[in-house]
Amino acid sequence: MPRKRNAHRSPDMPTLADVARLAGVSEITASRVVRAQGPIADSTRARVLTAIAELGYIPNRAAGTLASAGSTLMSVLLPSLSNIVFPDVLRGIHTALTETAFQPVIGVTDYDPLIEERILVSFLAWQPAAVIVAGLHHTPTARRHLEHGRFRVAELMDIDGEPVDIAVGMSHRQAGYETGKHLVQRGYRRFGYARHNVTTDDRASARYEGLCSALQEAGLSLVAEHCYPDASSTKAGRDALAILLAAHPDLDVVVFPNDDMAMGGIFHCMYAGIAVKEKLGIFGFNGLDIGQAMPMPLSTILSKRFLIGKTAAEKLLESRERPAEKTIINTGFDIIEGATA
Amino acid sequence: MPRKRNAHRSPDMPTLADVARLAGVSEITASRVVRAQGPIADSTRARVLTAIAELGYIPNRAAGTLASAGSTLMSVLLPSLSNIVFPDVLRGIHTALTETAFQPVIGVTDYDPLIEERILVSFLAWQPAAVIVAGLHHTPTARRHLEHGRFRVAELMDIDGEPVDIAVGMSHRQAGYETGKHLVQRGYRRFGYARHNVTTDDRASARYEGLCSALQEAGLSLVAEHCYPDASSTKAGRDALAILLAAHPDLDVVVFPNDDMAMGGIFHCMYAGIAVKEKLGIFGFNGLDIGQAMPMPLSTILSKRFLIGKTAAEKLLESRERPAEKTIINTGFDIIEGATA
DNA sequence: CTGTTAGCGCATTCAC
DNA sequence: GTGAATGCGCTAACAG
Repeated sequence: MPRKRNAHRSPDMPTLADVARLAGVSEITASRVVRAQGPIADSTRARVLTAIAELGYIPNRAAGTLASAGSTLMSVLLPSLSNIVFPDVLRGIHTALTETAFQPVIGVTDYDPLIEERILVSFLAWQPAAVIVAGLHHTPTARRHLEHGRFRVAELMDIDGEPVDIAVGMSHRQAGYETGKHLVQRGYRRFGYARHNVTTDDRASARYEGLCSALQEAGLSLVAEHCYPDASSTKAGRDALAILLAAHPDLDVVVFPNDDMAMGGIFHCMYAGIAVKEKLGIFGFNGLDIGQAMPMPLSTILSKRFLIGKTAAEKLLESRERPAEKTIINTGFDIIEGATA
Repeated sequence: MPRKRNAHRSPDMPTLADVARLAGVSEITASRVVRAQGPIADSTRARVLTAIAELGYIPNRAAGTLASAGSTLMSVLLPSLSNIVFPDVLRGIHTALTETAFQPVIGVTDYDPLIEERILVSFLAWQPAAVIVAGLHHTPTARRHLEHGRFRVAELMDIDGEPVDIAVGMSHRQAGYETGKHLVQRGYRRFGYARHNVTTDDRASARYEGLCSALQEAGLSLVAEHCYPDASSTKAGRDALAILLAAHPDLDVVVFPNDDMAMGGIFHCMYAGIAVKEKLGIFGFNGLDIGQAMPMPLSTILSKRFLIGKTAAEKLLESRERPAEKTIINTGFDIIEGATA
């Protein structure tokens, strides 16, 4: 005696077969209606749609994926969510995916390539249509998977390197360089730099290098730097600036790896009665709203996070097949003059 | 002649069958090794593991889900990612899920119950093991799905209501109430309130009501309120306060629906030369780091976003079956005295 | 501890 | 425009 169908699952989840039976058509016809694919007579479509509504049918994507060897998932691997930059990128991705059948699946790597690799593999188990990762630097294994998979790949934020498929972002090296040039031009000479401890944030490192090379071209170099022994935060910036100034009271400008820390720097100046800009220039990176809402808007660089996410997702949707040649999209950046440097 | 296996897919993706063949065992044995389930001889396990490594085998979760009627996905539906609150919740969820087989799938509802319903349905198509949503208020359809599905459900942030399965959060009504009591006790009498335009942010509304009822108990009421016609932001807070004060220069305290806007209020005071606290109290909500890093730390309420996310995910993992009785977990909140009220 | 059998729910292929 | 047959890759249920 054959075991009962659906023996080990809930009996009340209607399947395509139920829909087909109720509508008096074959499964494949019902399937075509669900997917809005292939020629269907209007009357047939109507009957199937009615049956779907009546049963409250929800298609089983696992079955669909298995049968068609391709899912509607887009894997998104981001270094962090605490840093508002990445939620912004995500919003961009979401915006591009609204009204499409695709759904993002998010993973957080904590800036650790090994974690990235681990999450990537677990995501690939879902046969994603596309994978979005941050940066161009991955473990060899991860890179191999990205190169050989049957899915599109977008590498975000950074364009200083060779992408697997598509890269969307800006040159962080250039941003650092332009920061240096801009500040030198404004008369600053004694530079300080306050970093934080995320050693694998390649973008911050690239900006740092760009800054140094701009200084070098001007016959200058960093007078002092301090590495805050913890993750980036406003408090980190505040404390780091206090320490920097204690050792080097003669600095005339301090560059921060991001706006959060730069805000902390400004808070220290407020606290210590230091005239920002006249006595000490403060420069950030990202162009967050909060910095621009201050009485003296933060001098910084506007990175286009939302645009990066949106552009990447849109590009990925253009074709399921990986094109022969790689694409690099430079979303650029803007210097925000502000009032703090 | 039978069609070639894998006719319509890439030929080079190894399957369990390949692993089993290479290891000289049956598919089910290989499957047991992959899932670390059931008794397996060490030597067998080793052979299978070797085969897996050699082939670079990645299990197909779509097939696994289909065969076992249950996925390892956890659907997470959040109102927004711009509001740092929700990334914090997500981090908590991620933390609880690390080292488990579960993966979060994120959707963003924009505070719109209809969008929530739409995304929920599309997520249910993946047979998630659990669903996390924000708040206790959903469309009737969404609520029906949540109630009748074969998955666990956690409703986050808010506990003022009847959950489907688990609720984790705090009473926002009470938070508003305590805010009012606290400020009255500190001598404030002429209250202003600066809201923003997200009408469906039930939590903010609940806090507003709690505040009003505390004032009423003290024989007071809001002197003025202003609704900023745009989404919440620091700039919104700054502008809203300017408008409020222009019409009501005699306010002695202004409550904001969140810290971002409260920071804007402080920036307006700095700009306009208003002595914060002595001349005008400023009170926020959330307890963001940046507010506490200011020279005068923001007076606010600490909501425990990370804890909410972490607790919810942990609870959901405790059992796959929905228990008979509903659970409500109150993570509470702390009043941060700060220096701005 | 290991294997055999029988599907999970859907989409592809080809025929009509 | 519609349908029948077939199998995607994996796992539940039992038997040994």
